[in-house]
Amino acid sequence: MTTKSKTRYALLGILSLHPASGYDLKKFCDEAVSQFWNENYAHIYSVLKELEAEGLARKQTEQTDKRPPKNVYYITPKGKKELNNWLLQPVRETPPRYELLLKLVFSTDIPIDNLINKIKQYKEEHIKALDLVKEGEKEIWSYPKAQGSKWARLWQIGVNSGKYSYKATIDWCDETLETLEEIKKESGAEVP
Amino acid sequence: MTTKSKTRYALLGILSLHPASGYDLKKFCDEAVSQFWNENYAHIYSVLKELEAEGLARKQTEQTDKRPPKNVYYITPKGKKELNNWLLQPVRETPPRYELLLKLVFSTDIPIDNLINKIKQYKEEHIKALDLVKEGEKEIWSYPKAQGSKWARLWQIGVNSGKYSYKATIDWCDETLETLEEIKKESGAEVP
DNA sequence: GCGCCCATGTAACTAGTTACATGATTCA
DNA sequence: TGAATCATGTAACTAGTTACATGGGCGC
Repeated sequence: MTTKSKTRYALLGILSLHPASGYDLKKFCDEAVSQFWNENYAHIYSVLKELEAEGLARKQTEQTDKRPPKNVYYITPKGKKELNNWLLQPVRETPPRYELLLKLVFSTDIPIDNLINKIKQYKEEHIKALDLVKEGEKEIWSYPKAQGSKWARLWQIGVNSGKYSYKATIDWCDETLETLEEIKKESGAEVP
Repeated sequence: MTTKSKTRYALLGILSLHPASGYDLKKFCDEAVSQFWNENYAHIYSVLKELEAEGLARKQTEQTDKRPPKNVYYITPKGKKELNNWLLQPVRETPPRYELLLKLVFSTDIPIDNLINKIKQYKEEHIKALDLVKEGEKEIWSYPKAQGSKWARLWQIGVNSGKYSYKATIDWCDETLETLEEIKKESGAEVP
């Protein structure tokens, strides 16, 4: 199977939940799945054109009064089939790249305070992210049809992955900060 | 500051530890930092040319008997400066993309067994990865100069990040498998 | 009046991937 | 004898990013 852009499937996936414009899709990525996915406008708009050209989605321009017209995309049966086919395939995860870690291991000559600040910031970001997923969690279950539904449970699973991984990251930050403070103290002792 | 390819800095970072050929650099990525970084040959070889052209590294062809000649690259003072400058800058993490999670949340119509298998495989992969970082941990401290050194502690911090995050992932997998088994049982009960 | 949100797109770029091509040596 | 490792590279591609361009409406 030739690997096609993952963006295709991400967009098809969202469209399988509800019709959406390019703007809506971006918003969905930023709000609902930002924890594990992201897209940018330029790419969304260009892939939407492809989807339409291939008959996987169809465009419908909706006039709203007072607001600029929206190009709303609907998934087609063909698109739904393409999506399901992809969902059934084994996951091919792209290897991660953590710039923070890369920087850390090469930072023997960098002042410790610089590293401490980086970790502190990283920790703050992850605390915020953890708060956000907890907010999202509440939202899922506020839907009337959520109780006992398969989709709500699958979303809960997604939320949980954020909770586990953010928690782990925050713990690692705490441990790392202790280590760095230790190094700092020792090096300070050498140059009194 | 215009953002240049992160590959540049990854390679400069490795070269700051020791001179290396393209092949060596690839190996280092696969073995020492695969937990949080990756590179492929094509990109390495093309970026090495850039580094040389910009005077950040210099090439030295070494003839070895019985083995093909190696193009070994040495970091220059200019390269070292460029690297340190990057290390001092704030981290700009590229947002993550987890295909597994993306698939899960759209998988309402996918047979539960398919999802269970995906999670099981993911768990296995992370158990292996965890074992590997534990191996790597031993290696760090087997170096004679490791004890008390700053670099060994920084590498230990890197290793720890893997330990924390892989552990969290494995726990999440266990919880998720329970949830999925539950869903399976219930759906099975509906269609006796 | 200012800034944010809604809304869509293009142009230019570059970073990174896949596939191809080659060939010697070592180890099982 | 066949697979793995050592070793370097090119060609073709595509996925994804950044910057630019525009403009009305809404709330403070």
